[in-house]
Amino acid sequence: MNTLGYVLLSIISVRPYTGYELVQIMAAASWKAKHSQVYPLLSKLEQQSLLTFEYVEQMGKPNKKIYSITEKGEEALIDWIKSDSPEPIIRDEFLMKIYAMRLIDMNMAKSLIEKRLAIFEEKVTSREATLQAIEKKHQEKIKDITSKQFGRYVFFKRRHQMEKEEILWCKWVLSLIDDYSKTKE
Amino acid sequence: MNTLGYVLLSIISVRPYTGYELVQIMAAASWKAKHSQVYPLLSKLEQQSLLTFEYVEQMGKPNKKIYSITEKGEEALIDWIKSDSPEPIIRDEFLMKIYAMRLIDMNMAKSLIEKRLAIFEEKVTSREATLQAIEKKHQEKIKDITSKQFGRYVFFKRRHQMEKEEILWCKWVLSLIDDYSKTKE
DNA sequence: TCTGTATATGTCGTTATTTACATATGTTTG
DNA sequence: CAAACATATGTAAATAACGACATATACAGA
Repeated sequence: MNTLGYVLLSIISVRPYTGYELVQIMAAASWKAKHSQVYPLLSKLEQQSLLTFEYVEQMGKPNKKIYSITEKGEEALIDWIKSDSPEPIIRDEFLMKIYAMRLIDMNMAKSLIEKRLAIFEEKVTSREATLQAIEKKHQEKIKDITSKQFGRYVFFKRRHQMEKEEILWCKWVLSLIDDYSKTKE
Repeated sequence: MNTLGYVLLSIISVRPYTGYELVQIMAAASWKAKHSQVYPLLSKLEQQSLLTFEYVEQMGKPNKKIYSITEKGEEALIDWIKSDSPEPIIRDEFLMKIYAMRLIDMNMAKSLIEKRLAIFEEKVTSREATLQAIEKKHQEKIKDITSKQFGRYVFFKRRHQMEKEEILWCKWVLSLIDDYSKTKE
């Protein structure tokens, strides 16, 4: 079994989801995976009896498969959780571009950073809505570390924190550019 | 040309490096790539005249190839920098495990988080050493956004910030676990 | 009315990435 | 004194991931 498989088990362990929903959740979690990778993997996990699915026929919408974790799946998941984790891999093209940012002109650089800032400000806004929804709906459960909401809550809290820091960093870099511009005047 | 190729160009644009060094820098940048991917790609970039290399024979150590960026390479790099950046992908297994953390016992969970905390505390320490070295060596240049040090400096500042936040988050989650334990007593 | 978007799942060919194999020498640590 | 680690580059096979193709329905907006 591969890592993505465990990631899927991890999410489904909280509650049943369709492949379509899983793709969206993973995108929100910054662990982006395309549906072309997710659907075949869900099938495979189902064949290995780590997942089961319920086929739901819908009207006006395409039919769907709602996947749930099995006991065997939960056991596999637990073993994975207990195992050593490799260090995170962050593929952030924007930040790598910053590394050689001097090569483009200052106004272009500023506008690229402002764009990044805007993207992350929107992320933070929608993240805060999600977090507040969890806090409202599960106010007691999120303090109960044994509840299904706990892991999800602290996970998205981390993402929220990260996004807020990105905004601060963008503003800091923009201020450095402005300071430099002033010395050149 | 693929993304990794541009990432290599970006780093080499600051100063010439060997493939071996690039693998290490990328690991420090959290954009991990294996040498088996880096070496063939450097060859390819050299064949495309985006890079050149100097073959340096060493005594007591294996010989090495020091790659420098060409004008054509810099032009390609600039085009990439100006292009839209996809959103960052973060493959963080530990955090995904947190999502289903309730499945393991509390002490195990605590020790996993403490381990994460220790790893990031070490990261922060070595990161601070690197940043202080840059600040000392290039004190004036890091405020000059046109200098080669600027991009590298603000890049690693972001990583540093991120790692410090990870530590705070770990401590927060540990405190939530402790609070919960107390209510159970 | 046409276009785009959301819902929903799937396959297939290509590309990216990892793991393992391969080699060579000096230094450090137990 | 042996084993592990650092330096340094490379290839080959296997796996993971992406982009494009494919299908079907409903709804919103231009």
